[in-house]
Amino acid sequence: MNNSQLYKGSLSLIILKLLEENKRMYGYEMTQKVKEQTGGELVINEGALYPALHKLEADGLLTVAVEQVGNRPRKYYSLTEKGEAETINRLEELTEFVKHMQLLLNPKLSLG
Amino acid sequence: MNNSQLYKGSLSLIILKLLEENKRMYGYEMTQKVKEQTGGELVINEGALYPALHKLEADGLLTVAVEQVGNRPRKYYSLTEKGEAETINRLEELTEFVKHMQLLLNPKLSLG
DNA sequence: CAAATATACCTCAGAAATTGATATATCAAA
DNA sequence: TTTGATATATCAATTTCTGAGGTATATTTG
Repeated sequence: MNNSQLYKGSLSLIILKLLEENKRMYGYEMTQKVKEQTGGELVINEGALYPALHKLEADGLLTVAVEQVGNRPRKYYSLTEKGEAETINRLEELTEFVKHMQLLLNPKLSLG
Repeated sequence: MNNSQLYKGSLSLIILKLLEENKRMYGYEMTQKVKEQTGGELVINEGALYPALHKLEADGLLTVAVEQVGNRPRKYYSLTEKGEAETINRLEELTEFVKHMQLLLNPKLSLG
């Protein structure tokens, strides 16, 4: 994530949301998907991604299944039930937050 | 700020924006203003506020004027020119970021 | 075929920001 | 007179990210 000081803490939500839509993804795939979907403007740093994945797993929001692809192992992550519920909660939290920011910064932010 | 993991890093922008609108404010006033403008839903933690104010000051974005009110000193903060420019930049950055989050999380976020 | 690039995982030191606790002190109102 | 609001501030611990580095396989291209 190259967007400096602000916006910290949104990475885990991005991961959760990606998995909500795609069911099964591996880390590298996530970095590429985000790059692609934002026209290369949002780049996930792997030094942030892997620790975040491990934390989400430790928190019981993700499960991992290792698969051998060709000669190398690949770790597919999926949401647990807890993870699905948490994703919904965090999206609501974000919506709330945007609403609050809108109240404070008025001009440009609104809900669709 | 009690709104958990996400949304870190937005505090300094909130401060800048408050000062853009109000010219002169002191710390405690900011916490009350934010509480008021968000119906009590966004609460600025003073343990975050004061370090943030000091950092913005150290970065040359704010100036301070101490005034004696009754028996106690009060610190009024204002934007410097640099601070005004920075406020505009950071608001643009936020707009960009919301745009990117919108691309990733699709459903509920949009620009006004 | 060799070299470069892409894929794919990972860790770690240091930086930055926040939480939650704690401290101090004034002042108004019950 | 003591509670609660006003007003400032610091600090340890925690979380999170950046930027760098490390390992290894697979594919493309000159």
